[in-house]
Amino acid sequence: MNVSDKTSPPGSRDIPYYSPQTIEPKWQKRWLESAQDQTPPRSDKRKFYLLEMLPYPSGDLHVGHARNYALGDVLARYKRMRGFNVLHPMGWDAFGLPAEQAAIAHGLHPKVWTRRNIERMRSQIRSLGTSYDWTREIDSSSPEYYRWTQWLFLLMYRRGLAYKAEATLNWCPRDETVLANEQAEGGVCWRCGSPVERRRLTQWFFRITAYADRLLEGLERLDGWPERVKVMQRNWIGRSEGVTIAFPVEGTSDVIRAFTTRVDTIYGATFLALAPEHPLAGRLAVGHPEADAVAAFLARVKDRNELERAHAGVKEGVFSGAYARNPLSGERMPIWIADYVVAEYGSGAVMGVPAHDQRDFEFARAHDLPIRTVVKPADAGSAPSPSKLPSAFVEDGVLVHSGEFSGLESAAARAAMTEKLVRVKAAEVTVHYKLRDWLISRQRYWGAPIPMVVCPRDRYVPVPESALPVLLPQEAPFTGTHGSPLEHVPSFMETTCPRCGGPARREPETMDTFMCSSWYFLRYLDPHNDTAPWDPAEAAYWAPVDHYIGGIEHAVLHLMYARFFYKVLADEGLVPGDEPFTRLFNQGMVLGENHEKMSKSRGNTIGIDETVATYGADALRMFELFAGPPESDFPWSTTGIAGLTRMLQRVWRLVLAHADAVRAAHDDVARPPLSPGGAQTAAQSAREAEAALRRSLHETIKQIGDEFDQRMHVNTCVAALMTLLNGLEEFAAQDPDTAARAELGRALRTYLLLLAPFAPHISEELWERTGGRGSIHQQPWPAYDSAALTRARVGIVVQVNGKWRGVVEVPPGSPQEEVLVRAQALPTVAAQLNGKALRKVVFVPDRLLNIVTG
RNA sequence: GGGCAUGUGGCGGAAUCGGCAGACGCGCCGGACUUAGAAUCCGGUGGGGAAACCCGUGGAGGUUCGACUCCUCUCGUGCCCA
Repeated sequence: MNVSDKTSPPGSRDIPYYSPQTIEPKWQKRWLESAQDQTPPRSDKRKFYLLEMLPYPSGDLHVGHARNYALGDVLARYKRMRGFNVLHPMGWDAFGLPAEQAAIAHGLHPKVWTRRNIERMRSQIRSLGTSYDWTREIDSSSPEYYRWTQWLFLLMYRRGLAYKAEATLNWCPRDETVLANEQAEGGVCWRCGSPVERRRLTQWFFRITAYADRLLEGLERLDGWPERVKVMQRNWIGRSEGVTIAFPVEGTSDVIRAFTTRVDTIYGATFLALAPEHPLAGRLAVGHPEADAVAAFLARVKDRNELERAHAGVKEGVFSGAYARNPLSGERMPIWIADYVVAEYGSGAVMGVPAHDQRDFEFARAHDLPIRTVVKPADAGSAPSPSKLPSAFVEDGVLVHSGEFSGLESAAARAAMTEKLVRVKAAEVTVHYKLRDWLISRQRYWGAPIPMVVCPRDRYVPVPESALPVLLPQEAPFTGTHGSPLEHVPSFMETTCPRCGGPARREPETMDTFMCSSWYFLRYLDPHNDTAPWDPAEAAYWAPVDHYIGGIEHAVLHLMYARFFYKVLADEGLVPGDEPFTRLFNQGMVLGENHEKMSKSRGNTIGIDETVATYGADALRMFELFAGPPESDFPWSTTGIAGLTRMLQRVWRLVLAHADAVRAAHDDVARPPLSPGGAQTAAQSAREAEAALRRSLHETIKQIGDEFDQRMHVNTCVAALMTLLNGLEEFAAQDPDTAARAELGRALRTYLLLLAPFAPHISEELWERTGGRGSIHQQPWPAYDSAALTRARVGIVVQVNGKWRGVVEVPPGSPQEEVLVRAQALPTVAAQLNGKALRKVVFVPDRLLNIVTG
């Protein structure tokens, strides 16, 4: 066949041009009308609950978001074809600050801004050809939804897990609200990056710390989660076992309690350090000459935020003038006030052991406090001289200079010292967590109101469930200042006490939007239920989420809150099991073409609309799935996506050029479609090319299925589809006879099925054009025939001394002797052997033969 | 400082169990078609060498008949924790 024949194959003049712009909207409309993406009712069939993290309706989507949805959709479509009942819903995390900021900046009501963004994003997500069940769409800012968020607050309250208390909190000056600890990690606001300030306020908390051990223990069973997410959660929960030691303050009845995990170093404690916020910090110095210096120091560090403290070059501090007594050694220890001690962690006091704690070491060096080594490395002859220490020795070792405990190993010493301290009532064993209770109130308008009433007589009274939802008033002053906007809306604030009926005021604060997203995956199970958040029978079938896709940024935040909620709900008997997400998949980012992060502020975003308009949604999906493994980042490539449009054009032309053959295959489908004679036929077929085609087809079926079921490296699936396409084109170009044309038709038909989850529009269009019955997306996934995978001959790699020297083609299962004879006959091998004695032959059947010479 | 990732052609990546390194795509080079271009199609494309061959998966060692893959050390990058 000559070249001009290839560029215009038989009938090519009649082949319409591949136009994604035409076929994609057409199918999106039809799929929506046919309701084929709607969730099947509960049944005996296996279920698959697939979810992508609830998106915030921020406006325009870029190709980075599209990757997330493409990844979810390809899996949803595959699982449907595999016969699962698939639940694949979508909704909106619609409460939140940006809506309110837009209101402040543009005078647009948050509801209007949010609704507009949702409309826009929904249409963009649909333009990708995603198969969501839109009948289950949720909007967390709708009263129908937040009614149940409030209901869950009341559930927490009823179970003693919601309480109001005064604490020193993180305050973001830019967002004008308090933040939970997780949301102010490293001393900066998670949303806007501003350094947070410390404020003493009375606010609502969830007692997540009561679940700390269960949150920790549950991680052990989450085999389907990435290890690093589990590590991050473990670190965040920060469980440590140790002792809280009581240090009596000399000449007073005061006692300072300090937590330590290293009680074995107590003989090396040369000072005690208090956080500036410690209740005794200001009082100890009273009456001492140091009083003025202490007062000045406290005034100076008062407004320092955590970030400034953490990055301070010198650890500042001041001597209080007071002394405490070491309960074990009896030694006198000066009490310092130091800004490296954090009030919120532990008890706001530490025993300073400079030789064995790096921060204590730096503090001691800066303030000329004594450094005393009490632990030496197990293999060292003597303890290193303190003056020569370059840094603290923080490892375990053998105790020295520790009275009766000298000579003990650290671990044994901890046990012995703890035992003694507890016996003399100078300490107690404590488990300490870094995790704090979850601060859930926010001083903002656009959120779900906290369903509590403040009654002058009855204090805090929950709003009865029957009175839910507590509606967010339409209007409030969106100034972004002066505290909670709701406080200035009298019609909202003024109410009556549900308990005593007297006049009362509502809580003016709204709930952290992380609450909305802590349970939304359960609302999808029963989104229109107006008597309960969901029917537990629905949960019994659909929960937990089988496959959860989202970015790594919620490793601690959302994923820990949702786990906490789920455990509470499990205790309440509303959900099965006690972990909400069986498998977690963190997809990577799409970077800009120059490997930089894609963001609006950098102006390097690639929009979905333009990309779909130019290349088509199918090409966009396939490119994003092809460009790299789903968990890795990859840079956007304009020429790269063009390559995928090109590939789909080739599919289009090839299938339509052989439409008759495909049509015949559709009609033929009732019969076993492939390899009628099984292994014998495939292996012995004189028609090598057909056997080879069939083999590569079935290898591809197997490979794609294996990837979906195991590793999810769908990038290699797309590559396999390309390779198979190359083979199909080559086969088709060989001027096929009748039998070969039938084989080609069947292969192309199967090819469309394999392509369907990846490129749903073009595969559906070609399915229809070739007379396929029904929607391609409702066809069963092709099964591979292991007989078709067998080869008539296998190529065995021949090595000499481990180096590649050639390949011999032999029937599968050929014994070593035969292969060796054939191998030695290869000129390249013979040249290497050249009379040398064979020392050893390594033979891996059907794979490799390695001849080792002496 | 500790922990976990990660490092492969010009680029994105593949090699899933220790067995032909670079599949597949992009880019590039050459060719066909074209007045020309775009599009499309065909061929080539890790480096060195005329070839036989040699070298090659951040670097240095090691284990092994055989190492991108396992081990030790080391360098770079990213994330987490201090």
